[in-house]
Amino acid sequence: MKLPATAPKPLRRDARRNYEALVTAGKAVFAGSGVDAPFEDVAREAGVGQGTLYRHFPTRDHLLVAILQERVDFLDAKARELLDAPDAWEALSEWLRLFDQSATEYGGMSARLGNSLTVDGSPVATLCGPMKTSFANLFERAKHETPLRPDITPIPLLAMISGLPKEPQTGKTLEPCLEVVLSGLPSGPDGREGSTRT
Amino acid sequence: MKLPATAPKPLRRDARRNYEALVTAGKAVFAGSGVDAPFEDVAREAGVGQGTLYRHFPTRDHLLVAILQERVDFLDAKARELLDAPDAWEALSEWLRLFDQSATEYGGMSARLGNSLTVDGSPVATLCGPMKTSFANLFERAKHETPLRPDITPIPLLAMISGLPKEPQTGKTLEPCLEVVLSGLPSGPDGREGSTRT
DNA sequence: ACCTGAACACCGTTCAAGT
DNA sequence: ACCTGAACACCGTTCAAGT
Repeated sequence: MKLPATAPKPLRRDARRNYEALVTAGKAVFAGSGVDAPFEDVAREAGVGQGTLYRHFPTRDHLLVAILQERVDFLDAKARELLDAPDAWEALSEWLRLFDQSATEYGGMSARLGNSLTVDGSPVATLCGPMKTSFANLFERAKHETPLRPDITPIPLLAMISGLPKEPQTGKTLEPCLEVVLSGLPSGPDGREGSTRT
Repeated sequence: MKLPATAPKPLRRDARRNYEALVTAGKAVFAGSGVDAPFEDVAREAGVGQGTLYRHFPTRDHLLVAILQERVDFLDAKARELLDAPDAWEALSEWLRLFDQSATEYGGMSARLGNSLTVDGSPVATLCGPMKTSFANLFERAKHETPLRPDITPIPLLAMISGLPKEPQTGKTLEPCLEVVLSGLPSGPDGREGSTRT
């Protein structure tokens, strides 16, 4: 079930070499200049023509899928694994922390991932489909054990975490913000359940 | 202290007319197509040449300042006013709700505003300076009355709210997400203060 | 002084010619 | 089949010529 991160279709030897060079170059360029770096830079870094880049990855999103593949697969597996963890709430927050850390290697990736989670149809959205389902299960189990705010649902929660502010230097999420979200999830057993409207 | 939303410098009659047409056009275009709409559209909508647009607003950020001016002034005044409100926590959450609603008329404005809050030097950052100070006061007062998580600070909190996910249709923030943040702010008096690390 | 719109530059995307 | 790189298109920015 866990495929290596290579091209999906059988490819001529040189084409496969280019495909892999492009994914590697994409990781390098996006890590260095963020996910909005000039697409041409990726081709140059990989040492191929622009046409070759577009042949393999018709849109930026397609390249991002190849780059995120492994990590998303990992998160999906982890979510299913944590369904058996003794403490459902702990399992949920552990997974959310992993999720948060997953997109922070590339500047701007997190925000982009957040969008893809809420909109359907894009290649990244398709990639994340199984992971979203697995996470929803983990979320529901936690909700059953620890009462969570009734109005919050799994996907907006992930989008919310994706949009948390980052340290300019490291690109990592500001820890306290993530903590605020986590501690805001349970419906307050002490009566403080998020001030009323008006 | 409250100036009308006109050009900062004395201007020739036609120049002033153009300035105001550009701000109006900017609001219309950004409301319709989001704050990343082609800059040229703004000039066309205002019925002026591109050079005129760039003369008045050397960067997109400068135009956004003119557009946000009134609203930011309002938020600043409101923050100072709420310092006298009887319930400091209520005052804080009321202001945060207003803040959240302020950038949702223009697609993408909220995210952009969030960035400007954390980075210094940009025109929008300068615009927001006084408001940030006024809000910090409101925040500190609330913290004194209701113990808040000790690690969360005013500016990241604003950045966090700016980055909350939006309904694709209306552009408004998903209510439940804002509620999660608000209810996550107080440091849990019941011992649940956001799970520990590791 | 200020305005206009053509010119320039940059980058995303396509495609004719090559292997 | 796949690759290359020049060509095209789009849009942000500048600037020479006009009022």
